[in-house]
Amino acid sequence: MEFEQLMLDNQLCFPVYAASRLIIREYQPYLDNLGITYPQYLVLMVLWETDNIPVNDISQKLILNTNTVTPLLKRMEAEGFIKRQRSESDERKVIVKLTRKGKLLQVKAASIPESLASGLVSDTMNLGEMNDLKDKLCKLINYLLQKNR
Amino acid sequence: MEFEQLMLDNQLCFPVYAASRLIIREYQPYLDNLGITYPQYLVLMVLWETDNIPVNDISQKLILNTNTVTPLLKRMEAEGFIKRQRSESDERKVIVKLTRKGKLLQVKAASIPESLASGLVSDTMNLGEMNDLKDKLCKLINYLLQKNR
DNA sequence: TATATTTGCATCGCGAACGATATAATCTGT
DNA sequence: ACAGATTATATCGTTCGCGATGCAAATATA
Repeated sequence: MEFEQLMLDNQLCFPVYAASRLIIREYQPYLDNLGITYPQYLVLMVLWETDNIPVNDISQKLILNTNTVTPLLKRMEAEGFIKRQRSESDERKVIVKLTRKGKLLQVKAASIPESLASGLVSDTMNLGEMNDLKDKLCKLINYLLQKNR
Repeated sequence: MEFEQLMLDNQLCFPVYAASRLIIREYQPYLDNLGITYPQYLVLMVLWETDNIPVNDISQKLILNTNTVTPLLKRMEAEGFIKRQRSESDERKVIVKLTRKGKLLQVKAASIPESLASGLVSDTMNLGEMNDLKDKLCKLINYLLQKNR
């Protein structure tokens, strides 16, 4: 191999990219059950924590552009999980709020992280290692966010 | 908070998902320079390591379905980076091979990992931590692959 | 108070990513 | 030898993800 640095296994990005898709695949059956996608699940988690927030707050928390979030929210509104309405104090803002259907989903979703975690934690990867992994990723994310501000 | 487990920060998946997108964003300017996307860069890395392989080998190495890889390869063929041709020994297979243009790109790409690494490694995340992060992700990936086989 | 700039959201187009499905070539068991 | 299963790839439709761009409301500045 002439260019060792150009090998999948020698790079950080590919494992992150592959792991992301594989973990989301693990979510799939649970989310199918609720009739939502993974990005939609993320939006709901944000709203379950803080309801009645503008589009921008959601895109900031999920580190997604508004041109990704807007269509996502429209689909969720069409499915009846959320409502979108212009802010009266600032007509530029669109406030997103949970419907009853969206709120009720929280109860159904409550068991997902538990189920997932027990599926991920194994003999090769215990809870401590998992937390260390999470912490390192968060450090990396914060560094990249700050760097490109 | 009623359902602590349903918080973005308490889960592993979101950091992996967000980190994946953020790191790929870091690649963006370098890849734009070469006229390729990140998944296309992955395909090229596979081919630079082993040329003349069937579609399935590529999708296996990248952990992507063929219905993702086939259109990806078609776009790369249209751009002149690769060629696709039916195998003679097994007419089901389509063999993918680099063109001269695709091979030449390797030289141009050689400096990317170096540039990226120096951009990612920082005071908050040194090389050792980065390698540990990579190893844990690879363990997780292998576990998930094996589990769902 | 006009004008310029910024902010917040949306639209468009393209390239992934993947489930469902199709089709042809190959292999398997009888 | 041949019907049925398997393998390899491709097509279709939907949902992201994002760069480029547009537009109206709010804010800053002259």
